[in-house]
Amino acid sequence: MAVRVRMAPSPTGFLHIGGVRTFLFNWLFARQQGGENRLRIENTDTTREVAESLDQIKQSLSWIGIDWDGEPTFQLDRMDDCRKVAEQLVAEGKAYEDEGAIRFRMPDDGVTAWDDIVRGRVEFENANLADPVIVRSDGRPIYNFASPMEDVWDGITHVIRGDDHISNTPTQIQIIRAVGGDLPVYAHVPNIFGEDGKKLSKRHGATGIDEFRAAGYLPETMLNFLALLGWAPDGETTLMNRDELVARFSLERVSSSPAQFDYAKLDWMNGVYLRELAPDEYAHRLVLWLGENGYEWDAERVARTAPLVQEKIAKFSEYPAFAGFFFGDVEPTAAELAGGGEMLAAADQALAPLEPFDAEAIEATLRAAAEQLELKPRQAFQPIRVAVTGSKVSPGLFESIELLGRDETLKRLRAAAAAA
RNA sequence: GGCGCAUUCGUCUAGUGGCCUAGGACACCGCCCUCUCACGGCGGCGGCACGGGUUCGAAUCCCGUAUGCGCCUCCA
Repeated sequence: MAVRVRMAPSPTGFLHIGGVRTFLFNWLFARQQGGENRLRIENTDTTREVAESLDQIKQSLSWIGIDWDGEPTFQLDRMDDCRKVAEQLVAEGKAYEDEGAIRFRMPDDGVTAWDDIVRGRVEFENANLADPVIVRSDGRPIYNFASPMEDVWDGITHVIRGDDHISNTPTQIQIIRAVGGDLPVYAHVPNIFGEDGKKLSKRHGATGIDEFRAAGYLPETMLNFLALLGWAPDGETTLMNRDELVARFSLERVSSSPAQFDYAKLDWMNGVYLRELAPDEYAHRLVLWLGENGYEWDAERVARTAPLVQEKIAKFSEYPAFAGFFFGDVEPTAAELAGGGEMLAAADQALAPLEPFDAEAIEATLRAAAEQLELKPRQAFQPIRVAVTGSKVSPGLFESIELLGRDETLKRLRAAAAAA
């Protein structure tokens, strides 16, 4: 039987990183098995806004590279079908009315068990399981009823979901049995925790997939990083692209214990992917990111600075602070310039007549000037860096000066000399 | 409280009874490279939660304890 799985986000629009990781496992499994990956919006609560959040969800999933087969379906659309099944169950004595609601009759003894791909055998004593409400007194079915019914109707073969659903599973299994449906294979994947071992939440930093996008992480980074949270192909490999991930993924190797989200490792990995990009592709993505995040800087100029920063920043959000001096005035403080007056003047003199005004010539003449003042390179160049870039940390000095141009460089040098 | 699940370096993990003197990666520390930062290179620190078993032999199997997490809604 062909594999068919489903991703079931809550219709809030906000895609939590933990949820995305679960969807990713669904997607990887489906793609590797040559199966189908469906998108299903599970909402039985009519008060939530669904339509616009669906667009948001689709966009977020697309960004990271997770796709789905067919049109998304809505739990809401099958409420009538659920009600009919519930009535049938009542007629068969498998469910009963209780104060206007309908409860499903769970077995009183024995165990409900399944072989979970991630957990192994899981068993629940039926005696401990209460009869769940499946249809509210206002006629709306409950998630715990609608979800397994949809799995049956959609022919879902593997239910891959968060482990917070483990305790729902025996109930859902009994419901599926009661309606004569085929049981899917279950795989309950663990949660993702924050760096304090608690559930990942706002105070840990970014938690929504869109926030990572806004912070300047690449989708290929997120894909790779998320896949490695709770799964590893072996003990060595950490860098894998989309195709490798699909080729090597296996549910059997998903860990059953929760993983903590390590932002430092994410930064490292993003740096790796950033550096791997071809220079023009890097420039292109940087320009797009800046545009998306409200920086109206000249695209061509941004593109020319790109090679100077590609090896130096781990995510695009560092760019404005790191390279903003190319796009606006700088205001170095006297303290930062301390003791550099002599070298600033020498640099001014050396650069004013320099031809050609390129990085190589700039470096040569500034080194000569430093030597004359008997300054070590580091001592000589720091005040110039501060004067020109407004910071003690910057892209390569000589390349930056070339790009900035003679006029602007001299202007900044003189302003700094006056302030020093 | 009941039920369920989990527990290997700080973090992500490899490990499925002898290949383990527990391997890799991130982080951290040191050195090298160097105009700052970063990259890169080299080296280092660091772990099987605890206690009992089983076995010639256990990170690996069993039991207990501890800790953490999830669920216990006419939420999803």
